[in-house]
Amino acid sequence: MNLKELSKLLNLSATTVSRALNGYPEVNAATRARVVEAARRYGYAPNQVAKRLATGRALTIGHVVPLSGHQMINPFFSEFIAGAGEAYSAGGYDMLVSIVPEAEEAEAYGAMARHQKVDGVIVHGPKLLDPRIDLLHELGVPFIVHGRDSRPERDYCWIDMNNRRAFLRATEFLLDLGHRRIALLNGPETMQFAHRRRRGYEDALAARGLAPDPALMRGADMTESYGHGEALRMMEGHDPPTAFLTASILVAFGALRAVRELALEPGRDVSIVTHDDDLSFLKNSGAVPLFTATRSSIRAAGRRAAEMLIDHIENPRAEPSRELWEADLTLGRSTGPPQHEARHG
Amino acid sequence: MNLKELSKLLNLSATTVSRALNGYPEVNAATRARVVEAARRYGYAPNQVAKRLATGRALTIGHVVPLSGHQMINPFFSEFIAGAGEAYSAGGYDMLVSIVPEAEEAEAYGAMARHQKVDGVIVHGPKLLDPRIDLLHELGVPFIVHGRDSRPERDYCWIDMNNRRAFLRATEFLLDLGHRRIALLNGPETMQFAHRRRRGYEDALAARGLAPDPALMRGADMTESYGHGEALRMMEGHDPPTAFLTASILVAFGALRAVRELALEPGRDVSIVTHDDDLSFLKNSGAVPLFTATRSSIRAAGRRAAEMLIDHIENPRAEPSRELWEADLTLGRSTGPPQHEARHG
DNA sequence: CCCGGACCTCAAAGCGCTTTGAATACAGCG
DNA sequence: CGCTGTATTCAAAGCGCTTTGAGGTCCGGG
Repeated sequence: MNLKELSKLLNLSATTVSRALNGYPEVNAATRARVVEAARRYGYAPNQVAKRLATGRALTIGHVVPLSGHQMINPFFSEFIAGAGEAYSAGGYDMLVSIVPEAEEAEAYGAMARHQKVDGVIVHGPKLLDPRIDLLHELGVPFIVHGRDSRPERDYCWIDMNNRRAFLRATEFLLDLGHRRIALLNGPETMQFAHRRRRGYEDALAARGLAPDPALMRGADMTESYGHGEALRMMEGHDPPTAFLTASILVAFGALRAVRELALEPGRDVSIVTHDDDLSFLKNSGAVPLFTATRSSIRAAGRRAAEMLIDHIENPRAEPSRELWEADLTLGRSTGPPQHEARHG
Repeated sequence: MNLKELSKLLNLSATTVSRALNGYPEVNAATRARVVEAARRYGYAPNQVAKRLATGRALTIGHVVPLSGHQMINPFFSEFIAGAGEAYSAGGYDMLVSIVPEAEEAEAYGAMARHQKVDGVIVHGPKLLDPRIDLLHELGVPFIVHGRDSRPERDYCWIDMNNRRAFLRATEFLLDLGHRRIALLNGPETMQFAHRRRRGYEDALAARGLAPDPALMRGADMTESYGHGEALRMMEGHDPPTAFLTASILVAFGALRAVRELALEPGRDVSIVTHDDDLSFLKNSGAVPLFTATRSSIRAAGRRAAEMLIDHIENPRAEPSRELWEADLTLGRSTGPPQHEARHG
């Protein structure tokens, strides 16, 4: 059933039927009711492809998901799009996802834009100097960045968490408890967010006159086994840390496992603070949460990012909007004063 | 730059340019070279929407992702689509993702099909008697089910793991070690896969004349905290289990945490066997893996499912194909004979 | 009784591509 | 030299929708 057939059936022109269905004011209320009813009865639904061609709008937003070198798919991605999906449904948009090897990422954005498959794209995980931002400017596709790159204020939309501040506060929290040997299990430091987190960590140390110890700093894909392996290695090493600051709850779980394997008590023998993206399948749970954590919901960020992008698409001449979210610090059961302090104090 | 402009520039008809670009044989080699070169130089890329309208093919495959009641997004989904994404790229298809509340899932498939946005869809997570299968048959959309429903052999494509067999073998493995109190931390038992797993578990017990103990059986969303909470509860209860069989590595990590918190040694005091979907961000890692596990890669299944679906779309009259994969059982460090057996033996 | 305006409805053009059916040019053949 | 066949190109129709610009009907006011 297409528009022509339906209008023939109703003895109306395609124009009127189209208008009736799309809520234009210039159609008689009685006519509209007839049309709507007939559409329902015959199960008519407009062909979206034709609609898109006619209106020039794709009503689709693109996401490019890179597979990292080790073929790992970012586990935060599904959480982000869960949030974005809600905003898309509300705004009548579809979500197009392209999964590509990391090296072809930029090209994938280009293809989406050139082929006019999408009205806008979301840029995930910006690097330190991210070429995609220039590329998209050049292509003239509306976009929003989840995160931002390191260049001075740029003329594009972004939404980001205050990564530096979150890690500054987390580090200060541990310092205030008396910790001095604080290990950082960071994300991949080619990523802007990890870079900022490290700055926060280093700034907090510097403010107390402490120099960061390279032996206690790592950056890598945020997996459980990374957290476990590095924590174990550091604790078994010379002059072990008394506390860990980790970049994701996955890493924190790994570190926690290492602590337990050494028959140590988290929060007493070793402290762990983590950033928590509030993943739906890996909650920082408990009446008192398991981990002391800085928390910011990736899903909420996804929802907001989608809203901002839709807004930007529909009002292209407005100023690009930006949002910087603060993480909150919640106390859990994984932190306490360091052992030697407790003994001596 | 569109087709008309490009052809004007070249002093050719749109027909010829289109054919040259699409590799039709009836165009002069020299002409084709000219066209291709010009397209490259002027950055011409055909408008996909127009192409789709003209050819009637969407070159797109749809995925509907339900948000469960507790708003949890299935963490396996991103892994599945990572695999599927590879096959789509290879076959020139796009992936359309629709994220909807569980209750609207069926309708979301309907909308995709009716609006002709997709050439086919993938059905995730079939329930015991899944209405989507009838619905899609009715709508006439090609589809493949990841899993299958419980009705007798049906005329549709599916790819599934032998869930019953995997859990049968895992249970037998624990029985062979001497365990008699084996807890099952299953997935949600409204799902077909969880139902089959439970059957495998019960069949293995029955074969040894053991009756399943309802106190040792649970089914729920497969999260870490579920594994932790249930394991803790059961071990602190009366007549605790000596072994756990869990439905996902997430649940296994939770159970492991509970074991450790009780200052017990996994593999000695308590055994854990899990099914492992081989998630890229939660590896069952180590020279000897952490967990004894039945393993089957969800990502590989995603890749294969996409291939099968594309095949089915391009050869609609062929028999619907089906594949049943066996999981392999790998030994890890989480299993051993039960304590009392070790003492007495 | 005529006219302007309000209200509805319509035919046709256009979105950018593919594809059909026809036209043109040229070579080879008898 | 006329005819057939092959190689190449083209104009036009069509995919299913939206939107423009125009037409038709009916009412009340002058």
